Amino acid sequence: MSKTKFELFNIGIVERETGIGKDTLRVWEKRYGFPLPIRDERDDRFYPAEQVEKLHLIKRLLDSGMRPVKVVGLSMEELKCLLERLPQNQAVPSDELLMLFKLIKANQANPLRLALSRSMLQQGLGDFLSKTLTPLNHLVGEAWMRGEIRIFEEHLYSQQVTTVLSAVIATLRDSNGSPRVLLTTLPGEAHALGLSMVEATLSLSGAHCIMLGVQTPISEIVLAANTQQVDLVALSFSAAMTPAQIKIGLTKMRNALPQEVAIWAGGSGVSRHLTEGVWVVKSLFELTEAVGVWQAK
Amino acid sequence: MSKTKFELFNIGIVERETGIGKDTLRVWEKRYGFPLPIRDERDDRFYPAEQVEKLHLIKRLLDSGMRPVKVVGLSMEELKCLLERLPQNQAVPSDELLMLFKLIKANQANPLRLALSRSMLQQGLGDFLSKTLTPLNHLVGEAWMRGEIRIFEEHLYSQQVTTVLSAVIATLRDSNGSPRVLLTTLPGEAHALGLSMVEATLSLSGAHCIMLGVQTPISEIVLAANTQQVDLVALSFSAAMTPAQIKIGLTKMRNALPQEVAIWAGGSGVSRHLTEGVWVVKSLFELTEAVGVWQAK
DNA sequence: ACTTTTATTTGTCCATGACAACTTTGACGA
DNA sequence: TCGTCAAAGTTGTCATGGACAAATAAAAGT
Repeated sequence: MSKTKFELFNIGIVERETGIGKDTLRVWEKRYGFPLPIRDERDDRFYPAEQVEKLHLIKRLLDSGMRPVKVVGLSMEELKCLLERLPQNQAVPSDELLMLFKLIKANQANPLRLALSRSMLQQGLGDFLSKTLTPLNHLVGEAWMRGEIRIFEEHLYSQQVTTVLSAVIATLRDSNGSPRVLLTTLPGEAHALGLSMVEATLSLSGAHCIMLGVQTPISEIVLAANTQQVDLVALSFSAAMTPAQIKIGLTKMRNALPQEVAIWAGGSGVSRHLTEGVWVVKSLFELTEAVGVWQAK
Repeated sequence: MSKTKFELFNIGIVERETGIGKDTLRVWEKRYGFPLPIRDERDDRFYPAEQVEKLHLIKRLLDSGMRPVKVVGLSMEELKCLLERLPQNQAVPSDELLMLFKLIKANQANPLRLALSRSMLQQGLGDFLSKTLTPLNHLVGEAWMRGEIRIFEEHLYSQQVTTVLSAVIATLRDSNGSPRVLLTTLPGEAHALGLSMVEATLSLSGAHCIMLGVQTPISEIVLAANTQQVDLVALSFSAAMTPAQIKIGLTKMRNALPQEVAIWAGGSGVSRHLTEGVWVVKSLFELTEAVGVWQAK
């Protein structure tokens, strides 16, 4: 039984699967000759699974700074070659990090969760977050960029970290804490892991966290900030959103929120950008310090 | 200081905020004369906040079965009038459900979480899931449709349920359980609550759950199913995805997975649709029964 | 070597048109 | 009055081709 006829994806599904917009897919086809889907009788595009797979690789290279003209249209071999040559983090990971990383690559979900918990209890939560989890995230992110880790392995990893963190956050919850912080991401940003790490850090510092989950519309964040009487709104951005989108979102947030509510933005996507009235948090350590300053005054 | 200039959204942001595609927004404008955004000097559409708000109401009406020609283009008053007339659930909610519902409407996150935990421990997990959480979800869903509950309130509610459930799931985790189940949603389906409820139900029945979180590409689900040696894949669908999208996704999944791996699909979005080789789970009770049957053989 | 100007790249937007899938309406006979 | 089936209308999504601002790279000037 041939399975090829089932491995065709129309442009809408490809957009959802790869995160590359329909317009972009069509314009790439015209400019670079890839992807070049087959057409049905109505001239609709149908992408074979191989091309979708290749689009995933291309997306990774673009996310790590390459330009479309250099990567769209290359062969599978050339793409893989490029992925392997991506700039590596110089710092040599500790033995513990390597051990955790191996568990991730081996898809050992339960041993991984145990190891994470053990690591957290040995180091304490603060050090675990900044000295283990943050570098491990980088390691995973880079490996993912190079194609050494599959999406589902990354999902599996996120899930175990989330499980471990949510257990510890539950024990730290303090409804009388200060400052009162609303945590969420803007529409389009689905990455929840960074948010959980921020919640853990803030909770550890004695803040009162109100977690809204991911993808809250801007107007709703404003409403929530009002009814929950928060002192600040914490937003997390991964590399999934473009700098332009982030900037627009932050500007809208700043203008929609009352002046006395602060906005703290963090995550890899927000690295060097700055918007008037929005404080960019560069690390969890900075975050802890800032909470201390806030509480002192 | 006028704030109007900051309350303009371009078509891309409106698509992300409302979940209504760009093509659809443009074609509505032509056909029904709404939304009618202002244009900048380059003829790009910019939607005022009021129109985005109205689009949210319209989306709700469409999701509850209305047709665009009847709702797109109505005035704010007419929309609200329609929302209030939506078919109510006939069953009278119990006092306990009403109490929980009031806490949700009052944005009392902590009291809500406590009440949920108490309810769970009093009833037992199974009854809590099917007799409290499921009807409460319906109540919240309907109230949301009628506009009585804001998006952020729904987020707040989801978050508390997730917190309560993840704590109990952690205590039930059994890596030797059977069947081995992979849990996730397809790309485009971001609702995680149903998935958590399924995980809780399966865990309670003694299954071994491997949670992948939401939005896993089809090819990755297949890979994960192979490496984790699962017996079945459980997929959850909310009303957010259209029946057509669900059908395509399920067909692709069925053809991509080996025959011996079963597919169980559940959630409000999947109600009466059926695909060859995919079992549609209609309730958590049915789910428990099915696991029992599986374990018996 | 550093700044400024020019050229190229790139994603997103626009208009218009088409059509399959779905829903409603209307005609017809039992 | 009711169910059935065909015709008519509705709706989301896809297509083409063109445009342009923002971002990036290349070139020129100091």
